[in-house]
This record gives sequence, structure tokens and C-alpha cells, in this order.
Amino acid sequence: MTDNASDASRAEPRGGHNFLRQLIADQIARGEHHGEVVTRFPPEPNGYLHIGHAKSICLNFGLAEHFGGKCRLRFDDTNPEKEEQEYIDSIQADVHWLGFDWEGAVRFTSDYFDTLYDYALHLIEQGHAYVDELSSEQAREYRGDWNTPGTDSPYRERSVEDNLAAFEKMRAGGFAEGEAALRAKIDMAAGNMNLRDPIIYRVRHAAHHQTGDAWCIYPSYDFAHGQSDAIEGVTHSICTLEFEDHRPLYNWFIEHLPVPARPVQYEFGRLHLNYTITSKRRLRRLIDAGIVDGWDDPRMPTLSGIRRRGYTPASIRAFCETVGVSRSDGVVDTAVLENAVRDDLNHNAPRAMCVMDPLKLVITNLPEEAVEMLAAPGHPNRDDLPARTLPFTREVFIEKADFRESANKKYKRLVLGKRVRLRNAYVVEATDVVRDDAGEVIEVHCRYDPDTLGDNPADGVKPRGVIHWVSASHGRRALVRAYDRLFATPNPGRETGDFLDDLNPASLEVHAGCWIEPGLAEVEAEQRVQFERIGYFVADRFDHLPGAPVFNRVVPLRDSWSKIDDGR
RNA sequence: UGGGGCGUAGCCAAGCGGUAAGGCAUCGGGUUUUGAUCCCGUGAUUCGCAGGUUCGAAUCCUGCCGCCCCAGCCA
Repeated sequence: MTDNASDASRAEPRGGHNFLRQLIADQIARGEHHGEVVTRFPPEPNGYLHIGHAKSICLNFGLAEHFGGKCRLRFDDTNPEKEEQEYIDSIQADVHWLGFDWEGAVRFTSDYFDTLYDYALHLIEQGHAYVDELSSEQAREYRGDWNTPGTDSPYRERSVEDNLAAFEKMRAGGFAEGEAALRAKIDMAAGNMNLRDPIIYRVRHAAHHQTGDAWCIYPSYDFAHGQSDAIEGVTHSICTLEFEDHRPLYNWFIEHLPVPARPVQYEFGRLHLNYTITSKRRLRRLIDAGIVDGWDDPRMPTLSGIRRRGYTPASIRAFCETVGVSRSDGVVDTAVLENAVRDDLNHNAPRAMCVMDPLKLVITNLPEEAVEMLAAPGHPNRDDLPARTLPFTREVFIEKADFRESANKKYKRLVLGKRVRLRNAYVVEATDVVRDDAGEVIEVHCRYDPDTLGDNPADGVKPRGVIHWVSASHGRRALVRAYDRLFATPNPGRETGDFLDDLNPASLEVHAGCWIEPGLAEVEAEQRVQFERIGYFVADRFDHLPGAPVFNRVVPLRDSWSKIDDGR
């Protein structure tokens, strides 16, 4: 299956509760917002999007979709020193991949720099803002702390004319960075630190990726964000919990400025996943330390990594829906994410066979040149997926783990002297083994029962189970990477102090000598498939070549057996 | 010691004065040519703790405890 296949069935997933969806439904019922809901996804282009952002994307776009409103993509680009075009591109690609389209053109906070500048002027003229020439160190001292009220800056009571002139000097490049900043005149004794005369504009002699050298002063997040929301007619400005105590400031600006609309900020709890990390700093360390291959390594929690791992956009959306949206800060089990993709792939991924750790099985009552083409379904309960054809030959490969010389009855695979069914083919009975000089079994001999295609043996002795296989003469070689979670502990670094000490040493196992059924060698990159009895896999987005197949394991099949009994 | 939040089953999460939804996980049982899927069944005398109001509280009041965020001219 490809992404489009799963997008086709974009049913409203059920499960998690979303307090914002309910709140908006109530508002609309009361006749608010004129029935129109406008949201936005406002990333700063300073890094790659990760699974946590997916929750915000699904929330903002999902709400607009649900209420027939609009959602836009707006880059919050007020800090040119940390932002890059590369991120602007990757963020757009990731949002699209997730399955969302923003209304109209991509927006940038920098689109509104002129208006924002005028708003700043307005604040100065109204006596609500002043240019502070305290250094940032001095400003920190004046700010006080949680237990000490701040002290007014000596520049706080400058005249409007004075401020206007100083602000113009800032804009014209008359100040070096840190020498002056425009601040809102609110309350230096406020319990909420955000209200202790917050910065509105600061000096940055840096070129901006969108506006070039047009400006050497840039608005702060607090000043730019709400006003941009107002300019765009955003009705619900949704952000995460840590911005909660910025809300009074958000409202203060809206109330003191001649903005065209009055957006309202709402906060929700961030997504935390156990066994993973999402901090930009730590993710970068994984790359720098060479532990992963880059931002899109299949083990990374970035959307590009998750995509390369083989997760479907639909499964990420379903996951976000399952997790729900609330105001509490919880930690979601990674198993829920894995389960979401299993759900999707179980329904949509075609089945195939792959032997990852091969052992030769010789069917001695089959002539060497015999090739029987067996039909196999593409999916056990979906006949709309195309069937496949499996060449059945004298020599096939089975998994080493699927054969034992002796085992108890719980072992439902091939045992010397016993029977097992080859998936989609015949029942075989193991008769002999061939050993190498070290005594290791390198070949198993068996006889097959030609009357067991679709039937049990006539003598009533049923096979113990079903194992997968690939023709040794007609199968194709493949490279398979078995990925697992990157960390071995639920909260990396919590106990050890350094998250790098909690790595899962087996997060990647490369299987170079795999055998896949012939039809599988020609699949396209990003095609997903279930290797029966093993798990879900995807043809690598970049490394897979027709004729030189490379598969990534998305997630193994659920396995209730391995944790119960080893069958010995 | 200040300000803002959050505490309901292992994990998410409803409930908002009338006697504890749902999902994931777990554990039983059934079906099965994937030890998968699917299908049934399975858990809180109790809602952080302690008091109080009430015929009746997870829901209201008081006090306490725990966890998260805030002292960037970052977002």
C-alpha cells in the first residue's frame, strides 16, 4: 500500500476526547464566531517537525475541517538568526504528507512587519511603550524575581517624542544589539513575570530569510503572534500549556491596539511519548554523535523519520485522535503509536513472505526441475487486493527459528519427524538433517504431501502449524533493516542523567541475506507490505531500488507467544 | 516565600450535585493455512489526601500533599 491508499479511507477516527472541539461546538451553538472557525499552525522555521507537532497540526487543521472553517500555515519568523529556508521547505512537506492543505498562500509573520511597526508606534503614542536603553544584564536585575517586585527602568517615563525618536533610531540602525529595546509599559511588580514590561522590539543586525535587510529591529513573539492572529482573522489561537501565562499579555496587546479582530488564545497539553525524546537539542546530539543517520533516520521521532520508518499519515492522524486533547500533561505509551500503524497496515497492507534468517529445506520427493506456480491471496480478508503467484520448488528457505530437532507440543513449527504446513502451499514432514563440520544443522530434508493443497493430510494427522518460505531458486535477495525503539527506558536520561546512556543497543539490526518472494523485488519505494508472521515493512524511501530491494521494519506483528513460552 | 496550571484503573481520557463512559495495555475463552487479524468476556465500592455542606459529592466549600510551567532583548 502507498500513502494514497490509506488516505482514501479517511474516516473520522474515534476514541480520544477533545475539549476544544466541544468548546467550539458550544460556542457555535450559542451563535458565536458567526459560525466561522479560523485556526492556524504557527511553527517557527528553526527545525524539523516531530510527532509532538503532529498533534498540533491535527488539532488545528482538524478543528477547521470539522467545523467547516479555515486553517492556515503561518511561519512565526521573528528571530532570523535561528531560522532557515531548509526548515520552511521541510515543514511544508511534512504538513502536506500528514494529509493537510492550508487555506490560501503560506503566511509569514514577517508579512506583517510594516503593520506591526505601526502598532508599536501606536503604543508609544498612547504612552503604553517606551524605549529602554538598559543593557540586557541590567534589565534582568531590574526585573526582580518571583519573590521580589521589579524596579522601574530610568527610561520608563520618557516623553512620547523622546520615545518616538529613540524608536526611529532603533529602526534606522542607530543602536547596536542589546543597547535598546522597545518595551510595553505594564507593571514591574506583576506576579506574572510576562507583565513586567515585556519586550516588544529588539535590535538584531541580521538579514532575514524573507525580508532581507529591510529591518534591523524585530518584534518579539508576544507582540507579533496575537497581532498576526488578529490581522488574519484567527478565531481560535491554539497553543501549548507553557504559553498559558502569556495569555494576559496576549490580551493586553489586543486591547490596547486598533486590531481588526479579537482572537482568543486557548492552551492544550503537549504530547509526551515514553521511550522517546523530542527536544531539538537532544535530537541534534543523536545526529552529531553519529547514533542515527540524520533527521530522517527511521528511528527519529521527526515526521520525516517516522515517514521513512513506514508510518502512514492516516495512522498518525488516528493516533492523535486516540490520544485526545486535554489540559493535562500526560505521557502516552509508544505502544499506542505502534498500535495505530498496525491497525492501518493490518487492513491495508498486502501480504507477502520474506525469510530473514534462512535455513535450506529440501523437498526430497520433488524433482529438481519442478516448478509449481501456486496462487496466494494478496490479503486474507480483502479480495480487492491482487493475488500473487508463488513458485514452489524442490529447495526453499525457511527461518532458522522455525525448525527444531525436538520440541514440545507448544512449538507450532517444523520439528524433525513432524509435520508443518508451508504457508499457501503443502504440508511437509521433516525426515533428516544435514550438518556442517561443527555439527550445526545447515539443511533439513522433508517430504511433501501433494494432496494437502487446501486440505489436511488424509491420514488425519494435522500439521502443528504454518510457517513461511521462499523458493531458493526463484526467490530474490533483499536487505532488511529491523528497527526498534531508540531507547531502552521509558524516560531516557531520567535515571542515568544522560539520555545517551539509555540507548537501546538493538535499535537497528541489519539482515543482509534475506529472501523475498519474486513479486516483491519490483515494488516501488514507500510501498508497504506485511511479511507474514513477522511484521509490517516498507520499501525504503531513498535506498530501495527495483532489483536491489531495501526494506525497513515499521513495527513487528503482535506476538503473544514469545513472552509466554519458548516451546523447548 | 510569587504567579499560572494539572491530579479519575498500568497509560490516555469522559463525567461538572443523583449513585464512575470510552480507547490502549493486561488477563481469560472462541475462530483461524499469519502464535497476526477478528469475536466474546475481564478491572475503580471509588475519583491525590483530610475535614465540611447536603437526603445524596469525583462533582460545592476549607485546608493540606504531589507534579508541571514562568525570572531569554527564544518561540
